[in-house]
Amino acid sequence: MLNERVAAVARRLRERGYRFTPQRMAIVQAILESRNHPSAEEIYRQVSAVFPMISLATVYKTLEVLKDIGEIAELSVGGRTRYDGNPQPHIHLVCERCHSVTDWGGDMVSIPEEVLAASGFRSRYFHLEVHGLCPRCQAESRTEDDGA
Amino acid sequence: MLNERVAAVARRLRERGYRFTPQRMAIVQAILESRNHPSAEEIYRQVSAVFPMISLATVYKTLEVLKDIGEIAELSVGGRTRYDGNPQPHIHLVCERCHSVTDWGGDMVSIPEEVLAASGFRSRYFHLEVHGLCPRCQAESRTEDDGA
DNA sequence: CTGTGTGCAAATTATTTGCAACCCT
DNA sequence: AGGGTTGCAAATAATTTGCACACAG
Repeated sequence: MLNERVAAVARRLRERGYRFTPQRMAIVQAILESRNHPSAEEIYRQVSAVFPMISLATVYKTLEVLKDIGEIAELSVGGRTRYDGNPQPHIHLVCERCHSVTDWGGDMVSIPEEVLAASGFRSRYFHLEVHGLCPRCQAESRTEDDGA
Repeated sequence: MLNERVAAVARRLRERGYRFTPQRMAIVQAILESRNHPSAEEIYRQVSAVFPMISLATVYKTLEVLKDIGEIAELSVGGRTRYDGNPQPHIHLVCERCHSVTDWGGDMVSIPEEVLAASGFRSRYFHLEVHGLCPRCQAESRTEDDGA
């Protein structure tokens, strides 16, 4: 449930000495409700519907705080910075055509273990991105090929 | 050998109707010689040593061309855009402390196959980033803990 | 010649910072 | 009162674009 996540974020914010303001609630909800790994700008537009006076600076500052407490993750995909309401490592399917970023719910793979064993690198987390065409864009490509 | 790679890039550029200019050669060399997955700015500084008159705009334009012909890859790691002279998929070890990006030479894993089977996504390539501490920064952390 | 490439300067875009007013505790 | 928070405006960074000149094919 989204409300549980929101409540969890609120709790964590307060634990860490931050406040949970209406603006922050709206920002958290915008991120969690979006299927799209939204950019700061997109979050801003979304939240503006509820708080017309909110500023982009507030959005950025809040994103910084949410990253700090580990409740969201920052992604940079194709030069665009985006935010992910799920801070757990998982796989992202990145569509090269429509630029959608979809989560893959399957088990996270354990490859890094072997990588790290040999490299001397100490891993904290990893991020696997698969680039290609999402099902929708595959369909559109086919349609276009037929049509044109 | 680096010269072979440079020659290959030159060939590919011409095949695609682009010219291979001294500036472009210097840019390609700067990328290939760097162990560091350099940013545009870093490439610019490096090339400036040889061509003091080169402009950042030229660097950006050339990077665009090199991406277009598939001879380099663009990376965005922690909000910074960087360039990789190896366009083949491979693993990047990203140090959270010194921000170095190291290639991991091991076999590229085959996980994505299973991911794709179920998702309907058609993959072109994937990118695995492992975040953590490189061996050098691990050592420094230990030293600091002892010292301070 | 003709078109591509280069360098400069200006324009955009994205993100950060300084600061005064505000609100919660 | 005190400290975190907000919104605005200005400052920074990063990247792109327009344009005139240079140069290669």
